[in-house]
Amino acid sequence: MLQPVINIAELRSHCSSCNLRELCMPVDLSSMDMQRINTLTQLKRGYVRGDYLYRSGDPFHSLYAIRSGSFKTQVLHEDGREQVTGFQMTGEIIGMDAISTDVHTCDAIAMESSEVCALPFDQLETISRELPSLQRHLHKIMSREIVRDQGIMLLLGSMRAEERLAAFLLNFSQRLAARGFSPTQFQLRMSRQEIGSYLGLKLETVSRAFSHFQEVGLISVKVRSIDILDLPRLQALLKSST
Amino acid sequence: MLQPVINIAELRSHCSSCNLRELCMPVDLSSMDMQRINTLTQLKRGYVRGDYLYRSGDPFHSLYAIRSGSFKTQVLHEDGREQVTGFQMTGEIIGMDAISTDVHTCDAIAMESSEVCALPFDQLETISRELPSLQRHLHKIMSREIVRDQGIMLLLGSMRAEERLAAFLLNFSQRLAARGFSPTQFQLRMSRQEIGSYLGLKLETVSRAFSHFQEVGLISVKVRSIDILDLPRLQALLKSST
DNA sequence: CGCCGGATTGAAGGTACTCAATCCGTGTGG
DNA sequence: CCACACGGATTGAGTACCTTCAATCCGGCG
Repeated sequence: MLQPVINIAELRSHCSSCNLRELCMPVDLSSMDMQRINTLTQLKRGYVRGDYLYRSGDPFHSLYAIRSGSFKTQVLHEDGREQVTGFQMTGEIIGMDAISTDVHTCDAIAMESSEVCALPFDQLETISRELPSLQRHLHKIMSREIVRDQGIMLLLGSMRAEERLAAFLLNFSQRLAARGFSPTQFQLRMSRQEIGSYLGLKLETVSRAFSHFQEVGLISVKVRSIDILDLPRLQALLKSST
Repeated sequence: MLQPVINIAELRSHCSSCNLRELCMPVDLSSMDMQRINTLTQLKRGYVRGDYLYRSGDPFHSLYAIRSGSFKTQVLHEDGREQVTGFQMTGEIIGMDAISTDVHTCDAIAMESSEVCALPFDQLETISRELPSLQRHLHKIMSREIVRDQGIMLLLGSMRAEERLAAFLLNFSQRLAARGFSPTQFQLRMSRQEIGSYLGLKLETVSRAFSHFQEVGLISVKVRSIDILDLPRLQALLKSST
């Protein structure tokens, strides 16, 4: 389960799929610096759908860079309600919620077979004290998470069901495109229930919205296979409150 | 409008109302270190209700520690819809959304007469490279913002109107108590419309929920004056989905 | 005094939820 | 190989909750 280190050349040349995409890609670091960051990471493989990367209440040691696969994060309410707060894919970093209290405040669960790189946070801090560009980038990553959350708040607070689903699909499309995949044809890794939890809707509502999008020719849906047929019109759905 | 610096002794002895409460309070810093942080801050006074501290699109230079008064932050949608993402009070730090792109992604607007301390972010980074405890604390502040946002996502995604309002009131109560004010009697600084935007509800719904809480003896409301009469029962509202 | 904006209250309507039946794809066992 | 069971997805009907629209109230200010 625990294996060390990643090849530097791979890191550089295959950034779009590498474990440190989000952490290192936009930063101008020397090879030696890369090596340092590299040696602190620990590859963890073998996560399958449903496995927990961490649970709410677990002590905090590391951030995790997703090297392959994808995860969801969810927060739990006392009465058992749960809210999916995000779907993270390859190259993204999770676990930043835990920095504030040294305890994880949400669950991270694998959506499919996945691998992650653990980044011990105190070592990350130590190195970033010596590398201003890494320091700044770490701050940017955390800030990006804040901005992302604000976008979801906007979605949950002021959009109707179909607008939420359109926003969800477009967000996915965009992130896949950034990774070199098709922005119009993709497989969803999550159930209607999970999408619903993320969007603040019931699974039936999500299903109906999918069906309706298909009826009007916006997308083609076959359960978890999505084909966006009319991207501009889907985008237009978001910009006009009708 | 621009005035430098804050008295150190005041910083130490009046932490609960000082400008750097959130930044410095839990950190163990020497007087000299405090002085350094101190000298980089710039006091800005004279904000009145409705004044913008920054706008979406403004270039990013500084975080802001609220020294007195309070602000709201809101994100805007293309079609004009707006979502209030938070109400910040004395001692809290805002502006972290802008780190990710060096541009502010939301508006910050004064809710009442207010003063802030600008904390130039690049200088903050410089100092925090030399002071690990400050560095860690800066990270904790950003992480806390992430956790806060996740809590709001839970609220917006899975709570009913009255539960949302109860959560809002209890959150206020708690933050006021932490500042030495009464946790049961306080003045709201925001309109029903603003509360509604924050909670993902229409102003009429907020008003009705207030009225209903009053009818059943949970609180006493006189427009913006709130008196929580039955704190335990208000808390219970949140823990059971009924 | 009368206006103004914010707050309250009422009635009607719509969106999303609940409950329930059915469908469909996958995997299992006869 | 097919029948069946299972979980997830779809679809329908009825309902609840919140919104919308509109009237009224209230406090502050010119």
